[in-house]
This record gives sequence, structure tokens and C-alpha cells, in this order.
Amino acid sequence: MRKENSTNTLNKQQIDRDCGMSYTLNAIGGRWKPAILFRLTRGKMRYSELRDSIANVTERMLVLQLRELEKDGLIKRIVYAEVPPRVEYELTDKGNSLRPILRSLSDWGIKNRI
Amino acid sequence: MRKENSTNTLNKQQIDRDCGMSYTLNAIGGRWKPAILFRLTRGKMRYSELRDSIANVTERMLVLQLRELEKDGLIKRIVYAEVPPRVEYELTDKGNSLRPILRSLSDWGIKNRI
DNA sequence: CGGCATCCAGTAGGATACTG
DNA sequence: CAGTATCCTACTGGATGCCG
Repeated sequence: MRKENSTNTLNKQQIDRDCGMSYTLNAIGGRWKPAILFRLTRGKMRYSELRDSIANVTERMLVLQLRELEKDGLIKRIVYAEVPPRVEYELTDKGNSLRPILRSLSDWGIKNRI
Repeated sequence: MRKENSTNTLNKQQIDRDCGMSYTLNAIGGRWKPAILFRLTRGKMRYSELRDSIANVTERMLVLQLRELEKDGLIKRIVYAEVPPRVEYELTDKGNSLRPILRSLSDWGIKNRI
């Protein structure tokens, strides 16, 4: 840990920028979060639909990432009191506001990977 | 590992999307990469300037993340044959093309963190 | 059906000291 | 000035099995 730059007048704005980006990347940056979010932009989905549409994900990881997305307020978990049980996930307004960002991340990646 | 969904006609596009997002998030998603990239959007910077403007980063982590950004073709490392040595970093064209994405990530984060 | 519990491996990231 | 080298921790993600 070194001394911080106290003379750079742009520092506070930069820190805001850093924090903003960190917050966003933390919200969407999990191993399976982009896949989940992108599928939900097409509409409500059941747990089993998500599980079957995302290749190679384990149930443990799927649930963990769903819980984080829920905690961060990006998705809503809807439990139907039925037998057999049914659970659906859908984007919240906050989650929906990510749409353009998800698209641009995807577009940039498709264009720039070799 | 479970069976994959072979009936979903959207699957190939989804996989492209997933890969695109993963590629982008991998490129910019390191602990210090956003901070580095954002500073370089303001122009060329020396190693010591980066180090001093990013609070709490260790030299080891700074160098590691710079090397990855360089390997991914987002930044260029310019060594001047002087004594004392001088090294500057600047965005490549590929790095510059990230500007709008970095901005939207930052803006979304600033708006949505509590 | 939609999970949770347990255990485990790999790696991202960090502290500290040293160098061409 | 601009890095390496070494060692270490913690967290992410994975395999497997059980449950309401």
C-alpha cells in the first residue's frame, strides 16, 4: 500500500468511475451471470429451462449465481405453490436496464475475438 | 455435465452471445483493468503515473494486469531507451473501441449502486 | 421439480523483499 | 524508474450426493 495521489484534481471523478465500473462488473461478472441474464432478456424462464439451455453449468453454480442476481435486484424469483413445484425467474426493471450494456458487451466480443 | 438442449433453435445464437460476452468480460474484467483502461482513455501515461493514481494497487498486480491488457491487444507498451528508463502505456485502436462500453458500465454503476 | 450440503481444486489476487 | 521473485490466502467454481 503506497501513498495516494493527492494532487490529481481528477481523482475523485476517477474514483467514482472506478467504483461505478466495479459495481457493474461485480453485478454481471460472474461465471454464468451473463448467460442467465441474456436468456432472461427473452422473457420469463423456469429453473429447469435455464439449466437445460446453459451448457455445462452445474446446478450448484446456477443456483449460486441466481441467488446473487436476485440479491442484487437484477432478477425476480417467482415460486408457484403447486405440486410439483414450479419456480420462474424474470428480469426486474433494474435488470432490464442492463439490456443495452449486455448487447454492447456481446457485440464487442463477437467483433473482436479472433 | 448434463445433456444439452438440442431442440432450442435459438441455441447457436445464444452461444455466440455467451461467448461474446465472456470474451469481453474476460478482457476488461480483472480487478484493476477497468481503472487502468479508464485512466488511459484520458491519454498516454507512464507506469509510475498509473501506479500513483490507482489507490491500493500493488506493483505486482499492476504489472500483471498491464501484461494481460497488452497481450489482449488493448494497450500498447512503449519503452524509451533512456536513463533513467521510461515506459508509457496507451490504448490501441482496439482499446479505444471500448470507450463507449466503459462509459456505459460506469454510468450504470453510478446510477444503480445504493 | 428445484433445490441444498459437503468436500475439493485451481487460480486470482495480495504482502513483502529484491533488481537491471 | 520500472519492474521481478517468492510465498501465501481466499475465493470462485466444480463433483457428487441428498432432500422437501
